[in-house]
Amino acid sequence: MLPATTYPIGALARLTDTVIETIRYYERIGLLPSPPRSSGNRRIYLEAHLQRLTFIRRCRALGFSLQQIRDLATLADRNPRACAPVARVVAPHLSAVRTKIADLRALERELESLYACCERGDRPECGAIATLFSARKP
Amino acid sequence: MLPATTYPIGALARLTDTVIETIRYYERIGLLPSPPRSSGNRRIYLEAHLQRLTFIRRCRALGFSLQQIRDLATLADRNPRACAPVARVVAPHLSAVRTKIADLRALERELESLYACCERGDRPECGAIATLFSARKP
DNA sequence: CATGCATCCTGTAGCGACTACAGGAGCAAG
DNA sequence: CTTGCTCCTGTAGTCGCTACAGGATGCATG
Repeated sequence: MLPATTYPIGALARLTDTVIETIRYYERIGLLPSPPRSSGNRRIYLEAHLQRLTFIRRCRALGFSLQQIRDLATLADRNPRACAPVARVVAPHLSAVRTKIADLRALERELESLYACCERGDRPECGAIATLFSARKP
Repeated sequence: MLPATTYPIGALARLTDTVIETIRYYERIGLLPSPPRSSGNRRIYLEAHLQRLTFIRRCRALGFSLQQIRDLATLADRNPRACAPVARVVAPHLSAVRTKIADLRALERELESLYACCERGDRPECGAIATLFSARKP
């Protein structure tokens, strides 16, 4: 038997582009399994931990919440890896992202007009400030 | 002299579409000035408070942070209300919003392909899960 | 005038997802 | 043996609220 590849926490951090504190945080909340420890009480990560953390960070980069990642990880751990349950996590997230894009675009337009009103020269009163003070009930 | 219009906190909350706790929170952090109190220790808001809170909520709806709002409020309180300093707060925020839109669009595309890979039928292994496990260093 | 209920008060703790210390222990190289 | 890096635990801070608990006040009705 070859000895398995292991990583101290710093190496894992570099490999996954994560700060050490975040790795410990994931362990504390039970998202990343607790690794074995060395005689000096240091964490010894195995290949499986690297894979799991990669998965977590990839999902985070896609904007999934830690709870969604927990769900996805449970699905990923189960055999057979059916697609339908995965889709049930991904689909709502995708539509949430689309909603957020639409919201931000509306925001962008409002900020543009706010900004434009500032650029239109040196009036005594800033129009942007006036705009911000005007109430608008939806 | 006419007596000035006053509002208890609940009325202010309704008028500005804010929950009471949030109003007290804004006061606690010094964003909304502490109003005078009644004999029974209740907050008595004046027109100026209504205006300030409207301003705050409007800015929040535009995605400004409380610190940015603090800055904007300081500018708004100063005379003359010059446009340039306002623009100096608005412009970076606008570009931050644009960046976020671009990020989310990239995200949307990734999620679409993730989702598509789930819809392509019932393979034994979920392609989406496999995708999520694959590392990608930028 | 008493009752009941709505509104208000303070203070504290919780949320999500980290991040930033303090204060110490382990370990490898020179 | 000392220097300097990595690692350890534990706690508290971030942002912008939100949700209580446990009480006081105010107003309308009977």
